[in-house]
Amino acid sequence: MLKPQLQTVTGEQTVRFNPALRANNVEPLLKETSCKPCSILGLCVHGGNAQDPASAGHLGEQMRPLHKGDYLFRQGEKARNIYVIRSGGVKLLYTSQDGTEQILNFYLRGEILGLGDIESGVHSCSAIALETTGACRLPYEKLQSACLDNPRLYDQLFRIASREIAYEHGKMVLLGQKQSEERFAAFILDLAGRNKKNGYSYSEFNLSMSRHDIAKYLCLADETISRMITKFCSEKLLEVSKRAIRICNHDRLAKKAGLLSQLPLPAYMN
Amino acid sequence: MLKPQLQTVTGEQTVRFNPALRANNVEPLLKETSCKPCSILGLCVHGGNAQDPASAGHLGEQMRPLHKGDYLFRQGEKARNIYVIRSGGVKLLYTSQDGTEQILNFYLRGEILGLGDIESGVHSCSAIALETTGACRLPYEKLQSACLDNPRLYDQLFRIASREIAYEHGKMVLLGQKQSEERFAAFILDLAGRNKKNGYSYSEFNLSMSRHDIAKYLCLADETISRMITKFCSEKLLEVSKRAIRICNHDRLAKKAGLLSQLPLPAYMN
DNA sequence: CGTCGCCTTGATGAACATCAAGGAAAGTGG
DNA sequence: CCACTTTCCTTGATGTTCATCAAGGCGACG
Repeated sequence: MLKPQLQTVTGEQTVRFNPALRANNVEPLLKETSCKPCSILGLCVHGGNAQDPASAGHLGEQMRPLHKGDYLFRQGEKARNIYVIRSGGVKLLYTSQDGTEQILNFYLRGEILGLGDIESGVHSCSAIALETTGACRLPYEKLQSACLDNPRLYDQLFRIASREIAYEHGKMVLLGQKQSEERFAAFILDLAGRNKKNGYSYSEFNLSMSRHDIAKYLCLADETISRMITKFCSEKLLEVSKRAIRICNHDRLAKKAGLLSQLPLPAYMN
Repeated sequence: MLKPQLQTVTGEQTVRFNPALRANNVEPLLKETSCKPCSILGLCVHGGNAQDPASAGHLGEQMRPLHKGDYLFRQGEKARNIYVIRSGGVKLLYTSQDGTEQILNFYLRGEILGLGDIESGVHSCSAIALETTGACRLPYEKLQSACLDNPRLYDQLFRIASREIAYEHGKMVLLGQKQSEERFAAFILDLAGRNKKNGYSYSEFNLSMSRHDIAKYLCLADETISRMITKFCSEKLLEVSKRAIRICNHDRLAKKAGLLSQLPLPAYMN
């Protein structure tokens, strides 16, 4: 059995620039000084193009750390910002009147959320910390004025939104066409890919979310997730101990996830 | 029984400016001359702000009419444009390796598609005309350079993307939480709202898509759609004859759709 | 008139939700 | 440190929704 890992996420560590990784991300644009707090993200990563006069100033505002269960924002509140996750992660939760929950997304270290609520001006979901989480708030208004000086920054922003739409499409296919086993397999692979993108292990990591969260994300019952885990373990695809996961057989897992189609489900293929 | 309507869509008709409608759309920005072909959309509707020096030139390119079943673009092709539907409508179809289909969205008169594929540069889905359809192609590259002169145009574009994300979230909740009856009811109401937005009747219109398409959109079987229609008709919620639909009892339909939550599923509430 | 596409209706079956019970770990308060 | 509760997870038994299978109707079109 696998013993739970201590995967401490050091929020302030220097992130080395990785060209291969960069190809999949939007290009960094803001200069190092301009948005130090969110030093992770494509949007405002360190080491941006120095000859680019992106004198955008200090756009972002680093927030005080959130603890597990804290709200980054709440469903129904006014939405004026986008957020960058610097460390930890959040779940995007929609709660309907009758109390049923759906998790629309998880946003982990280096990812951006809140794009979908800018146009309506209201948060349609809550964002809740999965663990201790550092985030950075970027008022859209400030971003706008920064973009007046530097329209290419808007291109960035649009591309991030574009990517999010593609991701949603992939998820829609996953939920619409695939059954529980394939959904869960794809989910694990997605997490693994995102973990790797952050410089961590692809095959071994800790889930930052509960089984319940996974279930609500994949539109399944909690029990179904449990059964999937048991099943995958007995099939030697995974080793799982509490929230620690090891992928034992990537190929068979990918086959289960049905990711062999020539056309990638956008965000599950990195 | 309802007799099928002849709802001819006159693509070139003058669209009167409606402030109430405008509030829900993005603001028009381009001047009348700049993008005449796509005279419908928020993005380039006639009557934009005249003092705005949006000398963007003729961005769009009107395409020759598509007939039912024609492709606007194909899954796997390079994606360099966004498209505006001037009349008619298309379905966005994802086909997986094993041949199963999923319809990710319908885009009707006045709506924009293709945003999600810009960042990856590849069309992850095909867009297929539901009926005779006029569309306008906007090369993203041209849009970009136009935006250099007029960054506010990028704001538009971003807001459209933002809205699309919100719409996807709503759909996700619909598919994840609701069962067949609620899905179908929400779908009908969504169509009704979009029909109204175009200046047509809210309560009486023609479906431009087949039962099969609806089924694939709502992630249900064709037969289930049939049964829903029969059921709703017998409950006096709808009158349906072939593809002609009349909404007889909006309130009860909305109740079935579960749209009473204080927080709107974004695009189903207009 | 026959064929085809599209739709409807009924019968059966499967996947997954729900219900129910219990275990293990972590926090809580004494 | 130990009872106690609570949370999270697992496992088994039953039930429900919807998919699938099968057949036939109806209009369109050649």
